[in-house]
Amino acid sequence: MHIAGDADQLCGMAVAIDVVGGKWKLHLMWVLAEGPQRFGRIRRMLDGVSEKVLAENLRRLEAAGIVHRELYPEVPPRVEYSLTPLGRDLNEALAPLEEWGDRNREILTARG
Amino acid sequence: MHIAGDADQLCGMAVAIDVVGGKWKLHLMWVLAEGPQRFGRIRRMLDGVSEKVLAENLRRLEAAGIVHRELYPEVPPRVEYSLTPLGRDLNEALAPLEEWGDRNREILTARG
DNA sequence: CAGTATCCAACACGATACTG
DNA sequence: CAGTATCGTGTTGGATACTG
Repeated sequence: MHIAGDADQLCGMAVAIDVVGGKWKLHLMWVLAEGPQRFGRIRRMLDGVSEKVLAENLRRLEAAGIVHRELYPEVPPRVEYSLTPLGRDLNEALAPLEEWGDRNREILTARG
Repeated sequence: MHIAGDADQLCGMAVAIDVVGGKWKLHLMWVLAEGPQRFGRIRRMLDGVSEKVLAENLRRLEAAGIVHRELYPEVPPRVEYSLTPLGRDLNEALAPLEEWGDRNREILTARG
């Protein structure tokens, strides 16, 4: 998705949504809010995301400083993804929006 | 954009972002928060959006019940777009996210 | 003024196969 | 297990021209 354009001098919102936009990143935030998670588990929890797309989204959140990737050099390999302080901060800022969505879920999904 | 998938039974967030996702809808919310605006003025304020894309986004927000479209049958035609109560509600829920984006704008745009 | 119609480009997503 | 590579698809966005 493209969110940030040239019109965002005024609006920190565009910055935020550029970070968190797309079909999966918010689900990801939700899953990771529960604590560190491994790749395979995240994939199963999101039910429907392909490995490629999941990896892409994790990389972007990692690049933005939202997600931390911890590699444990074991056999078989283990990787854990977790929220950084910035990520937890973002999650808190997201709460009211989620509540709004919950409050209005029926009316909004009805109108598609 | 597709935001809402099959994984959103749990997450009102997906509902919200489905409504407000895409490159322009949040800028639109920002512009309309200042009060009723006409098509041409919105277009100039967003600087870079095409007429087609602006119209599409306004239609979607209108369909979602976020934006009200008032047509004044004059010559030349005049149309004013404004936020509905639901839209104003959404704007309030968006505020913390915008503050987060503002607070972290530098770090985020640097890594963008 | 406030759009619609058309055509094109970019990107995110999706499915599958393969690898350290 | 945790990815990467490749290819195909659909939606969104962009540019331009035209209309009530």
